[in-house]
Amino acid sequence: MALLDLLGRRWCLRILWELRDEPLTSRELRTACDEASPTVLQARLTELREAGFVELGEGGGYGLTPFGRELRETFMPLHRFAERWRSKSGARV
Amino acid sequence: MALLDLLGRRWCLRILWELRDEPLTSRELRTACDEASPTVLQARLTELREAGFVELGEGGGYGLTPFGRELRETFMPLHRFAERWRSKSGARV
DNA sequence: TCCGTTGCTACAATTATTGTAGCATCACGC
DNA sequence: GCGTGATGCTACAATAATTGTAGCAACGGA
Repeated sequence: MALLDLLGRRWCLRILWELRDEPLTSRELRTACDEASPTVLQARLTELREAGFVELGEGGGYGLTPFGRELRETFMPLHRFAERWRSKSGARV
Repeated sequence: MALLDLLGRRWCLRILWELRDEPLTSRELRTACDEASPTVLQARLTELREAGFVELGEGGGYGLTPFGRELRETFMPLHRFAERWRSKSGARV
């Protein structure tokens, strides 16, 4: 599962998640990601672009490729699970 | 999505993935995870146990909790996606 | 031209991860 | 009881990743 290796990098899942609805500029993405340092974000974005999940639109701003949208679909159940996890397991933070 | 923060730590997804079928001992898990250092694995296992996804069975060996199995179910589509990703996008490594 | 934005990078400080070695504990065979 | 091999887990230094801050060049209005 090389995919797990890519996704298991810091901010990687989060980036895909934040781009779920609409493209974001690098600055917006940074804001959405708790002000994570641009160094990592840029690194992750490059990796995600090379993987074909994210692209930089002509008008600027990062968005999901069709392939990235497929991946996002895979994650939606995770979202619903996260909700239950938070309430059920008295999750901290 | 605090869940993404937890899952987005190195080896975290991989660990959950490797435990998908049956419980593994810490040594087996290490082997399954490309000989990752026991330091990280132990750290991740502790986090995953605190989160309620993984537990240490009485007879030894780490396994998924019922809650962890739910999470695993969420991941199965990811597996199928990974297959297509590898072939489609000429993914490296 | 000046201002604000874009994507992106440099660099030092801090964390996390790696790799190797080893601990205490328990079960088994002898 | 005594070794043997397994278990979960930890120490520690070396290395790699991440953070935080500052700033770059390029483009688009006003």
